[in-house]
Amino acid sequence: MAQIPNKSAQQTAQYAVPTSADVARLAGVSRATVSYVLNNTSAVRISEPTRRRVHEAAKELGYVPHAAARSLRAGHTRVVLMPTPQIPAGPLFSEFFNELQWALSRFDYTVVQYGSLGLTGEEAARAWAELRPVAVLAPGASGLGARAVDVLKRSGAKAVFTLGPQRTEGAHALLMDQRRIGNRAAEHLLERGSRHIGVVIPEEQGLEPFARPRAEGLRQTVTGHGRGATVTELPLAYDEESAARLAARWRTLGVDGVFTYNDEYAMLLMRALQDEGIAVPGETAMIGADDLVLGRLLRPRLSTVRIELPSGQKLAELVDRVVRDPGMEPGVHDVLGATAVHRESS
Amino acid sequence: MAQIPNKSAQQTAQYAVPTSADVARLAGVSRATVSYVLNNTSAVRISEPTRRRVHEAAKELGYVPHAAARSLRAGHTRVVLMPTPQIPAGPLFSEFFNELQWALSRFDYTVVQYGSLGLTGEEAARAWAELRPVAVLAPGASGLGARAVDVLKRSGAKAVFTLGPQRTEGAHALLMDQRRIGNRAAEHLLERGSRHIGVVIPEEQGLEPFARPRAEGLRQTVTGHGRGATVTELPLAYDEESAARLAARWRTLGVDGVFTYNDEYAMLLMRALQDEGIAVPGETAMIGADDLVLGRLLRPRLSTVRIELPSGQKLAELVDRVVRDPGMEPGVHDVLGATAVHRESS
DNA sequence: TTGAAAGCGCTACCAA
DNA sequence: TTGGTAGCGCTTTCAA
Repeated sequence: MAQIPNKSAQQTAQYAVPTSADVARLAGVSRATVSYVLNNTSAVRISEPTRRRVHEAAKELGYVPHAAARSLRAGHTRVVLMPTPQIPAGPLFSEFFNELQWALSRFDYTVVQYGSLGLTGEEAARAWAELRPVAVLAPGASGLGARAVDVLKRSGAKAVFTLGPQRTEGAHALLMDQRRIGNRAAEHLLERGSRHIGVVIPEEQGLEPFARPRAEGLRQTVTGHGRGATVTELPLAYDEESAARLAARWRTLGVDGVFTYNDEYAMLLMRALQDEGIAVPGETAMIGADDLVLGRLLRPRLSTVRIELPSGQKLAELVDRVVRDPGMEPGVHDVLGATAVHRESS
Repeated sequence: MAQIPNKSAQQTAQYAVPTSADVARLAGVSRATVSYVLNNTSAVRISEPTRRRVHEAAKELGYVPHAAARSLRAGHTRVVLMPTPQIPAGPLFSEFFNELQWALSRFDYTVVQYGSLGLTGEEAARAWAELRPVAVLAPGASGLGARAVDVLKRSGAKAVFTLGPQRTEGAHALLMDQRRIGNRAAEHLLERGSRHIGVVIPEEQGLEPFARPRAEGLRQTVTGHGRGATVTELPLAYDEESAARLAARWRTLGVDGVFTYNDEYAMLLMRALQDEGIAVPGETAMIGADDLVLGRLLRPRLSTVRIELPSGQKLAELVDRVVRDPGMEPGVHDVLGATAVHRESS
């Protein structure tokens, strides 16, 4: 069953994709009319019988318009490109993404998540630019530089946003300053009397872009506090053995308060400390981050830093505004809120 | 600063997107030559100086080819479309997705996740078909029917896969039979002596496509077992109050074993039972699913059903094979493995 | 070794 | 109310 690409020669019925010309032929009208009918063009009035014939023909053939052809003709797309972050995002982040995606689709944008695996900077930007997105929302870890932003703009992108820890020349920034989480954690521990503060550094590679700034924020605050407060970095892999090893040498560390990067690492460490007979918060106060349900289920209940991300609706509005007025000065929008929540572990 | 769309009139330098014609002009060659050079067309030999001039011109203009134009001309794309599941997928699933995405990109496919929010069945299929993907991997919950599959195929999709609980006429199926998880859980509980088995049904809407089949599988096995074994459905929302309410009436339920849908619900329920003074596994045996790290951190350590998904590599190979030979009979590939892991809670 | 030109599917302008 | 047709950006055949 050879496939004959030459369409005029022989319709290999099964796989010949119908075009608007086919619809026109079947309906006995011109391609223009087909376009008018199927797009409900208001500038042109088409008689009811004609409309019906066109619709029937389209349905019979299983006609679906060709997005590429359409956008080629239109000279622009409604695609908002969200390169998938390489980082395994937690539930908080995924929810934020979903909401944003939903909100954007309310504005009639087509949200496309594009896995540009391995590429970074300008190379990635070029790959994205091939799709001619009207807007790009790039996760912080994509390593977009000013030149990469330029590539995107020159390819017609009206709005380029970075969402992450720092801003990039020429792009709007949804600044998510993870250091703030460390700040809140440190303040909380200091207020409650800790002076020698440990900070868990996950050994999992992918988490570094989150972990480093959280730790850095903690250090900032502790250092700024003076009075001889200290910081100790505690590398920890997300498994029991690693946690047990850390717990075994815990008392030699002289740490009286610990920020565990997030609630899951907190649970891991709390269990290990308890198995070692170390009292939380008696000997060591503990605070996590993300305010997951599991924190409330621990005993003692886990203190945490709650993170607030902006509503997808607001962000979608912002994106839309920039798309409509690309001349806007790139703005910096500080969107990550963090609050310490006291429970029983600190 | 008005924008002048008329390109020939005046290059509004900042936003006029360069085309291959612009590159040709700047390099002093024809568009054909540009195409040859930039695509490294082996059938044609271009002199080194010309190549250089073309590359320089392209770089200077920041030229990026237009994917839509290219695929329009080519008559096909290398896009593999993965509609984003509405369901908040757990870490297991996201990892599986990422791996698959990566593997596909090794085959030179462009993986696009497309948020077709709210659409289902034929409607969704039409939206997807507009992108003319060469393959579609649709999550089970998209509600693809035979007609929707047909829409995709008629739009040129060479391979249509469903990944989910059931197969669809005309599509290849990556069958992920969640019932199997319930089967294993039930077998495990029965073997260890439970006769009155509870099954947690998460009240969270989005989880239903996973939760129902898991519960159903459990019921199958328990019913098949005979000997007066019973099943009790236990609706539970993912919060402490709901769990406390369930725990409060626990003893009236007469349940001596429970399958908690997954490890997170297990943790929630275990805590609530313990707060109520109900011994696990003494009074009630418990088994979760997903084999998350947190299960090992609970006391008693949580028994669980470990889920195995196939490697992204294998799946990518399969997709590629079908794309290259679209005539293949749609196959059913049973890809979800489940094994009970005994720890201390059962 | 290079260029001219056709044509992928679509929409919108202009004419009938 | 409808049709003819140019042209979006690209690749590829054919000719020079």
